Amino acid sequence: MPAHLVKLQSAPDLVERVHRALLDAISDASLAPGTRLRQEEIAAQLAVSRQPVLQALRLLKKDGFVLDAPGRGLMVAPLDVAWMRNVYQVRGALDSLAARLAAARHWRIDPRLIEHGRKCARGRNIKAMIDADMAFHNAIYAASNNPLIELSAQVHWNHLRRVMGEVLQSSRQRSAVWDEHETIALAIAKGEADRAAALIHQHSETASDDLADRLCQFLKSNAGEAS
Amino acid sequence: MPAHLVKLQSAPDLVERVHRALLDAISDASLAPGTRLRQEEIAAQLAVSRQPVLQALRLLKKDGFVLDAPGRGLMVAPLDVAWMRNVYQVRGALDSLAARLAAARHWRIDPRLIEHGRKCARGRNIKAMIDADMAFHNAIYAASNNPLIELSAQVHWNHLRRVMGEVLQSSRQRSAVWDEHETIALAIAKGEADRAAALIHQHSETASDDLADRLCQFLKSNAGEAS
DNA sequence: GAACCGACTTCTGTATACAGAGTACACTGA
DNA sequence: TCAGTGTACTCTGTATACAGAAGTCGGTTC
Repeated sequence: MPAHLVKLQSAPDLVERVHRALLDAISDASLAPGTRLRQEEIAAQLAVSRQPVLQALRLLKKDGFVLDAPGRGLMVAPLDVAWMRNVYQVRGALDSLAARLAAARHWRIDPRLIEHGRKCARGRNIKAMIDADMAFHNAIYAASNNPLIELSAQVHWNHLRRVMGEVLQSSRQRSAVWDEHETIALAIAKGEADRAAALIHQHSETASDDLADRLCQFLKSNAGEAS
Repeated sequence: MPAHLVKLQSAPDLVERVHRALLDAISDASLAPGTRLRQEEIAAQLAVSRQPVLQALRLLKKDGFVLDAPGRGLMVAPLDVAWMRNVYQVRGALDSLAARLAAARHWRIDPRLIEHGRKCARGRNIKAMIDADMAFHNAIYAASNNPLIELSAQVHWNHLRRVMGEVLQSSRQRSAVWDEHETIALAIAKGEADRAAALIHQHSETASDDLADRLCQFLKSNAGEAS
């Protein structure tokens, strides 16, 4: 009788939800870098006990989103150019690998992703732009048939999301990005593994340099006004 | 006055220690794959309460060392060829990146690592062999000047350590491995980034194929005797 | 007036207590 | 004998309680 009952994925527990809530807040900067985090405060805001908060914070700490504050407790990790470059390097390596594997399978990335990305690039919604960007890259990870890549990359993307959200206030010529994306997708579909890997690597480096510049300026101007 | 007082790293808390203990036990297979994990049992063995155990297990789960058991609770993740290949792919990408960066700095890997590795390869101590192997690769990560690489790779190494420990009972010609290591170190020192990256990538693929074969056989023979 | 010492406050980490979910087993009826 | 149902038990996740560490502030002394 039970034809196709979708197995209901176990409801995410409180730790999961707190983790998600905090990660979102940190990623979109509604929890500003440097903010001191008190368990009790967070627990009260989310209407849970300190226990799940404690665990969620530990997970975030493991991924580098929160750091030990000098004095006591934890703080939201400040934005840091060197760290950002490190993240980009690793993500670039993962992207190259994923592109290579996807190309080996001649995977055809859904062209609607690119279409949608272009549309977002023309708009003014920063979050939508970032989401479209992530969606494209996630499609490559999925195409690689190695779930571990997506898992690792997801963490890195959240780090980058923070920087992007803070810095990409002025929408520069994002359409260039989507030209690159299209070229990459084409190379993958054609099975040109080396070329796809090289392209996406280049793509990542360009983005890294660009973002690093902007972040530098952002931090500098912020340091000025903070004094 | 305080010339060079080493910063005393904050004493690891219980969660940290439990995490370490479990990870070690899983990695060296004293906790066999498939073993069901009960919080209370672990807590009793380590003479702590369930709380730190709970948190440690969550961390392990995040890294894929333990899985949700079908019925209830958690179990040590079983060894799995596909998973192992995925891990190797990602680690290979990280190794290539690290080698490339290290080469850009013309880093000279401590030759004693290789020397020591060769000595271990001649011996019969599997654990020492694996440790020497890890030490060499860790040196490259450190030479890359990107701490994120080492951080990610560490997790992968623990996965591989499990497989190696289970499978490398017969010490095959491990000296070949150290010839490769030596070549890689040389390329890095000479600053040949592309070559170093290619070499270590090849090195990783060879190891992956070899280990996958052995794991396959191991699992097959084990399935036989388990029936 | 400045520096040092001590008590108070605050916050974290660990232990214990509690409630809910899910399984296993036994009992009943066909 | 087997299927089905109900109950009891086990184990997890969450809340609360407790103890210790570390910072802050005020008082005292030089």
